[in-house]
Amino acid sequence: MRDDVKDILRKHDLKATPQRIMVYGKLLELGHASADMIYTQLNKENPEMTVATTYNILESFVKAGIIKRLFSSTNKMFFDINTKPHCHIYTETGDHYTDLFDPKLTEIISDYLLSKKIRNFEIEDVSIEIVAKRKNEKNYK
Amino acid sequence: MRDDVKDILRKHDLKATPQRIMVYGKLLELGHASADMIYTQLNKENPEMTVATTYNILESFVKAGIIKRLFSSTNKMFFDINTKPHCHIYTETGDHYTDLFDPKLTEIISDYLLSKKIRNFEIEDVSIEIVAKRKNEKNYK
DNA sequence: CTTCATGCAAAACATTTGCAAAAAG
DNA sequence: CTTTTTGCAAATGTTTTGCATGAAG
Repeated sequence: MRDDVKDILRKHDLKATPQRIMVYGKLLELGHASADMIYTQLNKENPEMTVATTYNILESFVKAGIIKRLFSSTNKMFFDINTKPHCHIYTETGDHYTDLFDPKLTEIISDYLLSKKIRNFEIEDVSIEIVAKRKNEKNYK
Repeated sequence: MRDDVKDILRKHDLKATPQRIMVYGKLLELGHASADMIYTQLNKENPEMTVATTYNILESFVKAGIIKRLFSSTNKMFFDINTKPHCHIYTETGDHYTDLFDPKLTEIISDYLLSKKIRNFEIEDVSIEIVAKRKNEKNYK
């Protein structure tokens, strides 16, 4: 698994440093996380991990296209290990994303947007965030 | 128009202070803006306008439901004067939103999401951000 | 009057910078 | 070896706090 990560990094012209492997591994573990969360957790496990490095690495990963920067309504940077198109269910508190893989919805939207060219803009990506609140356990069956 | 704003505020149990009227008016003028932009512009026009008050007011407006907090990939707070469902075209730089009122797309998505209840979540709002780059003038007809 | 909003200055966060030292390929 | 990347500490920028003063209803 460590080696798989190394391969992914090298395939994208990123030197496989231990710090990069840690960051990628952590995001693999968490799925979605803020830069801050990633830094805090890694630093606890390995005190030489620094803030600046964490941010550098995340930026380099986004540039390389191996992770995605998320839209958020907080003022923190969030990232997603999954780069394929999918929707998110976003809790009111803004600190948690749940993936919603719904090929049909994704298809409906991309077909529609592609069919309808938007004058003067070239679409690069579409982000769909569903703001929702978790129902309490009693209420669902 | 000043009076219209007063009415909107009072209808939502917000005291119609001059500062609130200014903030609402500015967002009406700009459509979308960051907290920081609103503060900076208002403070230039009226030096007694303060940062804390600007943030307080924006927060109270969101709570009252008369403006919406936007999703963004920068780490700044952005707001939208328009609370009706619509999509945004979001430029790469993240500092500018263009409204895309597309009743059909909005309808497609909300119909789909409503028809398909998501186990365990109650949908409150859906936000669609289309990341795009502006084509240069020469390339569009 | 009473309650709620504002202004101020300081604190708290999150993110970025610049640069020397260290490590990857 | 050469080129990147890391670590550090300080700087930047944005948002939040606490509390006394002032204004709205």
